[in-house]
Amino acid sequence: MDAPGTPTLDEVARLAGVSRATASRAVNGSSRVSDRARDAVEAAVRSLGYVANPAARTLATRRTDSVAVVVPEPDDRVFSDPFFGRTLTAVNRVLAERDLQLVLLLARPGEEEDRTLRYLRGGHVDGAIVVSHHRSDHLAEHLGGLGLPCAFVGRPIVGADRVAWADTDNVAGARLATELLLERGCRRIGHVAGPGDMAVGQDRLAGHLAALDDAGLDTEPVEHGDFTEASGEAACARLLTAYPDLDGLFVASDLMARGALRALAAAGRSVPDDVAVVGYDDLGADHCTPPLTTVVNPAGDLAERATRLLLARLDDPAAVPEPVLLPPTLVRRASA
Amino acid sequence: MDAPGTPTLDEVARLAGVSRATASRAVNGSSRVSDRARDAVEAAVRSLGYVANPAARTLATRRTDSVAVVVPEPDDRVFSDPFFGRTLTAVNRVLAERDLQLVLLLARPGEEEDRTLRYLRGGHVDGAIVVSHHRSDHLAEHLGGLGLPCAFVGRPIVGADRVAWADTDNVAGARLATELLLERGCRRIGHVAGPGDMAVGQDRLAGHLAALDDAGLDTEPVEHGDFTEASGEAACARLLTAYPDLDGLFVASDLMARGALRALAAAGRSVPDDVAVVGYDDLGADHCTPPLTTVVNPAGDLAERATRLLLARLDDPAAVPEPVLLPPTLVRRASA
DNA sequence: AGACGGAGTGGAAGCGCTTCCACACTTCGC
DNA sequence: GCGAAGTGTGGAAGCGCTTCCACTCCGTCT
Repeated sequence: MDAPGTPTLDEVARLAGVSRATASRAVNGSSRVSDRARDAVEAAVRSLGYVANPAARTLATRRTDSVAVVVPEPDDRVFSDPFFGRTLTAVNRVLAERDLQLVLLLARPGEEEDRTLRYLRGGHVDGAIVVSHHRSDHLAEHLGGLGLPCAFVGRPIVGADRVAWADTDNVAGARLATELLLERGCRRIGHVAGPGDMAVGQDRLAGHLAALDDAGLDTEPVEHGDFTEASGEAACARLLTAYPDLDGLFVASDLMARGALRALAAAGRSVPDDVAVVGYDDLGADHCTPPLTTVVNPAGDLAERATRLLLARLDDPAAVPEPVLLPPTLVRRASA
Repeated sequence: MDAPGTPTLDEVARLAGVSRATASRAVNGSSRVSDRARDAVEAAVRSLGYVANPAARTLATRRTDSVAVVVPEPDDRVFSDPFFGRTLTAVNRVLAERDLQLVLLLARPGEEEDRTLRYLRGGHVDGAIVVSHHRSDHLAEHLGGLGLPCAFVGRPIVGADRVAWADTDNVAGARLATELLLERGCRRIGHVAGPGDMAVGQDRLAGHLAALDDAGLDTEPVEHGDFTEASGEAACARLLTAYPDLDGLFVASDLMARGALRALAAAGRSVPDDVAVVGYDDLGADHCTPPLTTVVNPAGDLAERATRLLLARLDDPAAVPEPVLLPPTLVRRASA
């Protein structure tokens, strides 16, 4: 809703003594404008406090200059997750470079999903970034069919070959973690895995199993958690009961690892001497006791890369999306 | 950006055998349309998959059907704060009732602030909700001058008399907390206060002091923290040193209270027998040891109320904004 | 000197929608 | 039976912007 007396381009043009066409060109920094005209227009803009009407501009250009960030499952857990905040700030930062606006779409699956899809179809935004923090619903498929440029933060669990995405190589990262435990001489290595319906959960488990397989060790000791501290504690306790000779533990997230450390302490095992522990994410890992050796999961980087993928598609819609897969980094601290 | 073959209202009208005017009325649910025409239009809409072009609609109606949520200080801390997530989901829920879209504006003070103000001035949104989680910058003043309907979640520290806002009565809440300690028989009551430049910090301190004043007790024992756990621990430790006879403690947030509990444990004081403790927020208070008696700070409610205030202003821009001040609730647990 | 190309400009046609207004057609009260 | 009121409808005028196109000046090249 404009304020009552919002100045239009017409008034700017009149004040500057040029036509509306020239005023428009000057405002948009087109080259085909004389210095004299440009200066006059700029002065008029300043004196009138002119701001272009975005709706009119969008109608004429078919660009909205805004990008949606779609969060499929906006429960409280998503928001309290530090990943989310870092993702949002990173996306926002990159979009700001191009003066693009971030529109947040909280899409609770079900009734809300329709609304979201309608919004995306409706031409409100030029593109979408999907934070597929959890399982990616059917969003990847739907968006693909929509013809709307989009990019995923984190590899979508289905349709990954048809949309752009950025992720860290979770398989390689998990492999790194487990191989560190092997190097230390661990021979009975357990894994507290994430949910099986999330790409990160699957990949980290796969990397872990591959490393054990290569070493010819038993791949049995695996328990699943749901990325909460409590679930990590419980899963670790189950592992200790089933495999009392456990001497190494790879946990699929630092938060769960924190729970696992508590379970180990409760069981009287010392870390890393009795059981060496490696986490994942590098999220508060240095505040654990003992400080956690872990694999870095750079949320901000990922979000930035995904956003740049989207920008590239906006620049050239025909370009084939090339996924970004960042190599993992291991941070050694005291726990392994 | 529309997909290439996006159907327009013209095509719908043609297919339905009516004029564009009638089609528009039918689509917008106007009353002055015959059943026959309405059915025909609806059928055409369905068969064409018509979605109204929002830019054209905005241009014609001067409504954008979207509302900005302005977050003045989007550092990681804000996002990891559970308040933020609850606020956002509550706002989104209420907006969804009216089919309004949420546009998130992350406004790092400084360079970004201009951009934000320009955006708000530019007619991109019908109104704004400001999450004045921290000190409220100059936003209240600027927005007031802009003529853009807005509402604040949490009383703005300046300009509170000129904009709509919703908050809990932090003064009364703090009073409730301290009076509980008085009832228990505490006679040397300390306070770990929040930052002095935030309304919540000021108000909770004021309520506390008023209660002590009424009881004729010493109001001296006050230390400030910054709402982090560590600052609460340090502030409590300082209080214990300065006032070894402390027997009651009101802490301005549960997170700081958690730190205070740790300081008390370290000092060998038992809670609540040696020192009774009351927190504020009811945020993870039941997971402390001992479970924390605290004052509820209903973030979701607040956000909902603020959003409804904004909706009311959108309906009737002339209406005088009446602030909402929710009464506080005390939750008794084991710590006091 | 005349033809040519490029730079700068303005006129005007849209972009897709809403809504005012005028009109035709019913229905009602007297 | 006739004017008044009410109901649906279509024509057309915008909303404020961008951009194609045509046009006028220039300086430059044969």
